[in-house]
Amino acid sequence: MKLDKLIGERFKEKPADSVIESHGLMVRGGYIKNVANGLFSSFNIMRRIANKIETIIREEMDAIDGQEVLFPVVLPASLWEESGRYETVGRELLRFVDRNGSPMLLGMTHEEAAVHLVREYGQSYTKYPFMVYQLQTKFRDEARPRGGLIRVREFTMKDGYSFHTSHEDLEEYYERCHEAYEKIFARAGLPEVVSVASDSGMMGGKVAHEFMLLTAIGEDTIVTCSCCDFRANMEAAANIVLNESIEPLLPLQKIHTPGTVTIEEVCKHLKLPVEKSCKAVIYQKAVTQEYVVVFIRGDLEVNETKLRNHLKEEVYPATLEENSGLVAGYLGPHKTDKAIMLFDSSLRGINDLCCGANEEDYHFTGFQIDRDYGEVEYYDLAKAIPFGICPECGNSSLVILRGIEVGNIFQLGDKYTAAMDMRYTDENGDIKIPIMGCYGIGVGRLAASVCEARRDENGPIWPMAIAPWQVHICCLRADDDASKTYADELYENMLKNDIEAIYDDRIVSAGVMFSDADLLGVPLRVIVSPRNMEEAVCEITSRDKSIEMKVKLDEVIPTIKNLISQMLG
RNA sequence: CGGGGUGUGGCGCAGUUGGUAGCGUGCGUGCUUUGGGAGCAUGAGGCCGUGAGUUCGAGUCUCACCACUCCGACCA
Repeated sequence: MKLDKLIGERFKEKPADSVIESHGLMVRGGYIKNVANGLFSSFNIMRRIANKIETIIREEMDAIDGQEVLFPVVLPASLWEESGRYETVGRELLRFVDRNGSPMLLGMTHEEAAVHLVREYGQSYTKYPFMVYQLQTKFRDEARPRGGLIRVREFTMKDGYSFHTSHEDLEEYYERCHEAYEKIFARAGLPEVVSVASDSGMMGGKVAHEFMLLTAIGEDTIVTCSCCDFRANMEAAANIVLNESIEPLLPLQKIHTPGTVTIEEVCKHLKLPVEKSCKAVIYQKAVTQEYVVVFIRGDLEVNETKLRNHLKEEVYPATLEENSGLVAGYLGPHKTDKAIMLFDSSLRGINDLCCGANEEDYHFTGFQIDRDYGEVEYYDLAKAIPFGICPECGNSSLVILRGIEVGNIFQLGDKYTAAMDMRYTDENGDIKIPIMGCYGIGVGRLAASVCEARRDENGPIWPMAIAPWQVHICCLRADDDASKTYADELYENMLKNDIEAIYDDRIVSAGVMFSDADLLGVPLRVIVSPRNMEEAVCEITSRDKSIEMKVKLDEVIPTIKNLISQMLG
């Protein structure tokens, strides 16, 4: 490919609406163009990257006995009625009618289609296990697309569905798939992607993992432990705690001996400067008689109407017994040793509850205490509490991180196969319901994640395995005959040697040429110029600047070949 | 779904008390340049988001709508 024939413009300035770097760089570099909210077209550069990622995914899925198939984007509503999801899934499922008035939908996930495809095939236990996967467009009418390709409404996804005759078999295969995913992310240049236990959400099933690229711009919150291997997303961590009633996870109880919470400590917990006085305003619910303690900056007032609306229950200022330890609206030292403060994340809209002037100054949160200061009832885990207690190792060592979810795997169980009447006959002649796993990777999101993690201020630094081209030939001074002649020849030779090269022979200044090359992020660069021609050399550099060498003209091709194979690992 | 913001050449922006639009960049052409986004000259390119209203007159004021966007909620 010659650069001056490459369709798509490169820009000096990033678009005004880009918030994260990968989005800005991919627009500036001519990778993608916004069409509408959450909808993008891809230029050739983007397609080349996506194609390479898809190839890696195919190879690893085939290696664990997957078979590529293809489901339709448009599905009849009747298929989703079989599983019950036509009714239960919200407006992110785009529903419409065809010319005959039949209700249809755009596939946002394909469990139903997968069961539909294989339920005749899978009538005998001898066929199991098996897995089908596809790489195809999904449409989800997201309420809020964001971050360029990180969260879009239409995207390409690899989704795979496995079918098994026992949970043991599913678990075994699930583990193989987990390993395949690790290989995929490592090959795509993100070996640091970690898997975390996750909640299965609308998918149903029990065990699930999300594969996360840890980054500050991530939209998912992950709970990890600095002492052991515990990793979970926020929802799963909450469930673990709720199910097991691990008392030490309550944040304030751990940080302090029960009954000794001070105003300073509350301020610290709420990340408020201590000098800004913090008060605890105490309400009591009319029906359940539970106390609700709202911590609020001292100079603000609680908006009681909003509090009522939020709790969906009448509240009134609490009348406290004298020895309750909650004195005069301030949370002072406790006198009852049974009292336990709870972070109540069910009050998550609480920033709306206060009234005052400066919106960003509102930091407070709610705690809920049961009436008797005895047995604890609470809504949720102590979310977003650094140094909370790890449910695995028990140390006060939880760390809260942000991440981008680049893939996920679920042990679905028989939710879909049972609902859709898929059956097989086992070796004893009994009729059984197969169980399923499902496995997804977002291709565009993965590409954007690599861009986010592998870049500098001038552009992306693509790993060799997914780079749009392997080598970028810059012919400085293409108006110089010797340089141009050699560069033309070099380009032809690369093509003959199956080296993927993009060739820039435009007559432009070096600055323009290098800036464009940086935006394309091709891992290896060969610089041909009059200055180099005098020495009978080319410069070979890597995009990440780890390689800078001068190579004799007749050694360029072998050197490049060698470097490519090294960089492919 | 709740709360903000913004809509003006391809991109980034300015536009004062209302008087039919300007800057940077990019694009075309010519000459000069050429190792990190060159210089001069010249040219093209705009229904100022849409629709009503106020006014002699609206990019500017009023109202409604639409689109995009940010924060939050939600999110196989």
